[in-house]
Amino acid sequence: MDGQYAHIERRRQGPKRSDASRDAILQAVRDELADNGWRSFSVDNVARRARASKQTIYKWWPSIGALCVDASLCLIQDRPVEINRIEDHLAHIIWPLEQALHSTKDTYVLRAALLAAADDEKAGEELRQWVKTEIRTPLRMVLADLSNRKTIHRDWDIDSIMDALLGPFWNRLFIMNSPIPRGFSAELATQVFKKLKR
Amino acid sequence: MDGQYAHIERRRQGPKRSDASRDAILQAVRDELADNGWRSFSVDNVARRARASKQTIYKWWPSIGALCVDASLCLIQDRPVEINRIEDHLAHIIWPLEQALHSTKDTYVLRAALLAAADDEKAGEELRQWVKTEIRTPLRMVLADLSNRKTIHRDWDIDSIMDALLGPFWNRLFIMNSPIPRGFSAELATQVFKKLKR
Amino acid sequence: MDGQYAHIERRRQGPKRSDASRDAILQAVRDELADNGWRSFSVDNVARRARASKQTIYKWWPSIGALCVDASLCLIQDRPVEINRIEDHLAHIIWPLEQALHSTKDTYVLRAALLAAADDEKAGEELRQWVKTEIRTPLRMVLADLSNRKTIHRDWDIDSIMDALLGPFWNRLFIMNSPIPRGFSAELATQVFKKLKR
Amino acid sequence: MDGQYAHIERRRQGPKRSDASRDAILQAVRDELADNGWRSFSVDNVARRARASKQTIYKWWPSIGALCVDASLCLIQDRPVEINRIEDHLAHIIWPLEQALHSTKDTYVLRAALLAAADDEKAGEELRQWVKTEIRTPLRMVLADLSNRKTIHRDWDIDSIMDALLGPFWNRLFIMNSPIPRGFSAELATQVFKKLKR
DNA sequence: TATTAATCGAGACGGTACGTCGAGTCTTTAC
DNA sequence: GTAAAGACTCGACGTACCGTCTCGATTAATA
Repeated sequence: MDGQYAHIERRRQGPKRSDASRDAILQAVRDELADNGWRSFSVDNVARRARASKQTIYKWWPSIGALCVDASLCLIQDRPVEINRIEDHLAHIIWPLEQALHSTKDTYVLRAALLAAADDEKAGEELRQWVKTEIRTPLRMVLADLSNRKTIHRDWDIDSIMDALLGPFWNRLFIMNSPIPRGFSAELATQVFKKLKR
Repeated sequence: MDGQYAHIERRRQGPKRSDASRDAILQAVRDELADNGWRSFSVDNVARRARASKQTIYKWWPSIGALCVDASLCLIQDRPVEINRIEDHLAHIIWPLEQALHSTKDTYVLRAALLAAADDEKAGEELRQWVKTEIRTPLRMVLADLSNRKTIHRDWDIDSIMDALLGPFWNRLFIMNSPIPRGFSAELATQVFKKLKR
Repeated sequence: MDGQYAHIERRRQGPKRSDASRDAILQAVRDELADNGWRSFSVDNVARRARASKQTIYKWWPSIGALCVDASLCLIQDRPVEINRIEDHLAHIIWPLEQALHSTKDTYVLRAALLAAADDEKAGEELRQWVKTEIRTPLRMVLADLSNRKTIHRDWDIDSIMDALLGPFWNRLFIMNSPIPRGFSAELATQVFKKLKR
Repeated sequence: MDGQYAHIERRRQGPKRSDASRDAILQAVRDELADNGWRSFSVDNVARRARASKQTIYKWWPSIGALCVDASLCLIQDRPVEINRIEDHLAHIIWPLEQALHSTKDTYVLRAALLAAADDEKAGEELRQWVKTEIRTPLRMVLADLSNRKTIHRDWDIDSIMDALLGPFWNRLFIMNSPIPRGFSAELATQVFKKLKR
């Protein structure tokens, strides 16, 4: 059971930060969130599971929520997507989110991490930073390119488009507790594209 | 300061449930959520503020999250809206949500209550029941009417439309922590209507 | 199980104190003390067991400890004892106490009641009143008679003699938690008598 | 000293038990018992007074009664006593108890602690262990010496003698709520000695 | 090579809150 | 008027975590 937490077999302890310890903590966070959710998440349990000291956790992360966000957002990894139509450029940006939410375990982890972020200022900043680099910036580039090529109107509002692309995920994840079907991101992208097409 | 909690000056309670106590608790929940948010929300503080016993709280509400949802959703009250265009029938349904989110205090309260619901099964059920009666059913009636009158296509999916109408609120409320501008719900309704128009 | 609490079959409820209710409460106190001891004794449990209202209990007894003493001391009933020797007159006074402490259940009840009395001023007064009428006064009469008949010295101190006759019971009951053997009171009486004999 | 098996006895990692905390708790227990008695004794109050955490109290003492016994029995300290007569050897053993009960404050504390012990199995064991080492064993040594020197009969029963020496204290402390006069232990010792003298 | 300093595990500590239980007060309803 | 039933406030229970701290062990960089 504990074997998955790699650093346990390690002997090194010294004046350099232990990557093994870091990895074990992040993995333990994900496992705890998947098993128990955000409500009964506790630093003590993470430390016990990772065979790490609470001190080590508090030393390297500014808040518990930030730790959760840090541990979880890596689940939304860049994934290859086939691009056949113009609107697939939009879909490509939110496709990793759909992918992550197809996994039940990852769904639990992400929901918990996003709740943590909504509850904790530092974690919120970390989340918004992620949104900026992973969603907003790529989205802006795609939209700028399309409008430059006169494929879409020029008067788009990036925040409204993000609302339209991301919001439906949150409505299912937080409010309705209903699953994300396959093709969800493609459908969203299509609708947004229709709205923008000249 | 405590004078606002009416039941304090009220005559002693009897063997039937005390409405005064109930109201004081719900008001205290709202005040606590507005003042301290969900993170540092505690039953002890609510009980202290409402001059109520924790036992009374636990007796009448199945979970803390459910108490928060119960206390908060009344903030999204039915409000009059001028109906000039066809799409205003859609806007009318989410207009109360926008209205509530124009108030900073109510925004805190609602965010906290929705977080509580996302974290707690019983509270989630209570929230979804509210969505069903306040959003889904009215929305279905409006859409059915419009499609009967051949104003919109007949092949609408109610869940996707709810995603499009509600999701943007959650993206600003939970994720981006950005304000809801005036006219937000009208804009959403317009976009959805365009998509559905034959 | 509940059948033993007589008042349950009763119908009369009116402007006279219900003896059936009183008896049911006293019996329930004894049963509770026997089953759960003084530590986890509670008025709620007594009321539930006796199918009585807490209000009735608080109405008729000045304190919970007093209720326990009231309920329990009747277990130390006057019992016949053969009187062959002069010292048996002393033994006769404490013999009912020994008798009660030969019963395991009654031992629990009495220990609990005496603890209650040690902890509660009103119950303590009730206990001391009982000691006065059941122990001190009879003892003084016996001793006065014996000293008048010049069987014992005249300079006895009633309190020290009570210490010598009762104290050993308490040492076994409260401190050592050891049993009271048969003949315990007779042995105590013999020793006291030896000390007093001229 | 650094033998090859040294690692077996290697000391535990981490902080050591705080003596300051321990002492503050024990003092707070004595103060609480003196001020409020056993009836309204509470762990919360002890923790508040000692500026200690309840967790710390529950960690180091098996039960609340045991904590009271632990905090209180040290009040019965060994005290010098002049030994002029043979029976003073007996008096010497219970003299510290009399001394403690001359102090009003210590009387409250000890009564409460002994009540706690009578009510709680673990505390009772702790008390009986104290009786064994502080009363029973010394008493046995004195009695054995006296009977070896043919000063007293050989057929003494140690438990009965303890009853005679300790019981009178309990009768005054728990039942009669009457004071312990000076010379009480000497008088008890004299009576017991008379009874044993050959 | 020995010393220093950063790091880690373990976990004790003062606190705050949890969810439950009981005390004692009060009100309603039934007889 | 008395009693059963039970809702209410208050406060304590024993447990769980939080975030801080200290202790002893380990190891890399410095002296």
